Amino acid sequence: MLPELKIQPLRYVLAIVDAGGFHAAARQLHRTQPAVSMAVRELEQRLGEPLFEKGGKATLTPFGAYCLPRFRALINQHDRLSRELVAQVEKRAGHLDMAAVPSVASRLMPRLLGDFIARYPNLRVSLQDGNADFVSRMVAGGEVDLGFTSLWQQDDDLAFLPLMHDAVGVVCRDDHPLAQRQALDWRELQGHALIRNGTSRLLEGTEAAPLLAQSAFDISNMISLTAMLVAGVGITTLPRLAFPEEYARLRFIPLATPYVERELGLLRLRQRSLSPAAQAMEAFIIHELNGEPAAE
Amino acid sequence: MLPELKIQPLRYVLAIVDAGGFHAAARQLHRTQPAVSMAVRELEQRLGEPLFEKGGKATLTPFGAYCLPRFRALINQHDRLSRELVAQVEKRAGHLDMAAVPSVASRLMPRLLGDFIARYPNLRVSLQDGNADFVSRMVAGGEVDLGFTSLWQQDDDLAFLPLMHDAVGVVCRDDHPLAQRQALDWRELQGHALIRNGTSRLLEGTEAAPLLAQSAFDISNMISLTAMLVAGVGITTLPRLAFPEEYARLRFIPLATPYVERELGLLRLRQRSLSPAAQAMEAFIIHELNGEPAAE
DNA sequence: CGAAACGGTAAGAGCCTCTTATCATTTTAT
DNA sequence: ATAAAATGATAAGAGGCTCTTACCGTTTCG
Repeated sequence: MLPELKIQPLRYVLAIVDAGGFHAAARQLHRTQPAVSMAVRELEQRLGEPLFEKGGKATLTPFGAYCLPRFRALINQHDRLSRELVAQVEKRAGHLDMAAVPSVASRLMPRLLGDFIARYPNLRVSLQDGNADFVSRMVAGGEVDLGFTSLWQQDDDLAFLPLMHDAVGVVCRDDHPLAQRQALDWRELQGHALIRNGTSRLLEGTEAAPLLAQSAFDISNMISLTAMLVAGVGITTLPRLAFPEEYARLRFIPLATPYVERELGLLRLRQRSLSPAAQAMEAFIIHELNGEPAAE
Repeated sequence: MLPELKIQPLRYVLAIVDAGGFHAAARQLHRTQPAVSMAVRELEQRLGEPLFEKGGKATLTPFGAYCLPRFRALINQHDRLSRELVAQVEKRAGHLDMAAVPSVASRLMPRLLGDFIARYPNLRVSLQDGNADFVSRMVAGGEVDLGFTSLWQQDDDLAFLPLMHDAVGVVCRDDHPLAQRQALDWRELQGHALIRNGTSRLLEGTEAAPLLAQSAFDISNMISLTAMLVAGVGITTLPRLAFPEEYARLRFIPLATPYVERELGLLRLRQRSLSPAAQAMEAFIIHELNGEPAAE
């Protein structure tokens, strides 16, 4: 019914007009003159109306003149689109959404993001933080491209790529009896006021589990937690990375027995592939955290 | 450098998405499924990024989802353009500019234009009138597509297509001594006050030429001329078509000796071809004025 | 568990587009 | 004025692109 216009012959027409002839156009198009002539003739037949006058000269017919700006508009939109898509693929444009647990967001992401945008200056990154459950829900719901979190629970739709280990330790104020120790056994914590937090569940299923039962508080907010630690209300357990180093009076003592660690890594939807920008981020993070990706 | 996107594969992508699968899309496109698969794969390779997820299902990748509306936009512009150009060619859209001498404009064009727009309801026509010199200058300058005029002077750039003959006669008031005659010899006009007008030059080169010398007035404006004729100031010569029939007191008597006529016809640029709308008008006028075109 | 539907792959036919070679006509230069 | 150069058109053939037919492996659904 309606004719299918190919981009290339339209380009030929433009070239003929602005080069002022079929030969000149062919030269600038890296084609031979018959190729140009034939393509134009084919286009004219398809439209049912000549674009160029017959008499030897490369002059537009009125119909050709009418077509010219419209051809140019279509070609421009084509080229704009083509350029835009290539930019996306080559990571020179685009955006990605991430989510990370607070410790990662505050301790790892600043440097990573800084280096990332230095490498890909035109990519836009949006980062949200929340607990591991929040992160995995954001990933599972497709609201973010990537999550940087600890493994929360198995989910067949999610792929978790472990990148680093983060050992749990005890956090207390510098005047606490345990503050000067280099390592601790969980039994030494018995009798001390223990404040639970969101990461305390890491102790579940370990020999230190009984500690959880004895704790009087459960504080999920990090600001509140540190305030209570600084106030000397009690001690808590935290993974190393979650330990707020900027508080001078707080100490981190590794828990030697049992040795408990969380695994931090990248979380993504197993089914859906990543946008080019998200691919760049994934590869960048894997590379930066010195690593071949662990077996998935 | 930048990849050349062909319209067809983009259409395939759209069809796959809204038909919900490769097979269904192939059916609706009147293609086989491998054709669709291969075209999509080719497009993906050209872009350097998959559009559909690999796992059996016809699901868009994030990149594919990004592309989809843009593909649709490009296709829409293509189809809009294609439709528009076809409409032009098929005379369902477009416009044309004409010029005609006043007699043609007022006596022939009203009916012609009426019938023309009945036949081509969506074409826009603009008509200007002026003397033969004006008309030929408009045509020669490309300011109008067609002129309807009498042959003014030969011009190699202009093509004149004769369509009708218009015999010259004498115009006088109904109480003039010659008013009841059926035909006249030029010699009978001698001694009568003759008013020249723009068409009087038709007598030049004929045996009636001496009449021109004896005329006291030269009135080019038709309104003024008729006013003077009605006032009985004198008589004039006019081609039949230029005779203002709406003036009850004026009479037209054919000039039998010499028989003088002007040739009315279509004037156009010989080099430039006509726009589709102008082609329609030319063909329409030729057809309406009952004729095979006389030899050009 | 078999049948149907899904998408992918391989081989070949046919068409489309390009190149080479040639021509007729017009323009330019001597 | 005539030779030389440049213009666009045309014909034949090579090569590439895009289809179709035929087939495979996997998943989905009675």
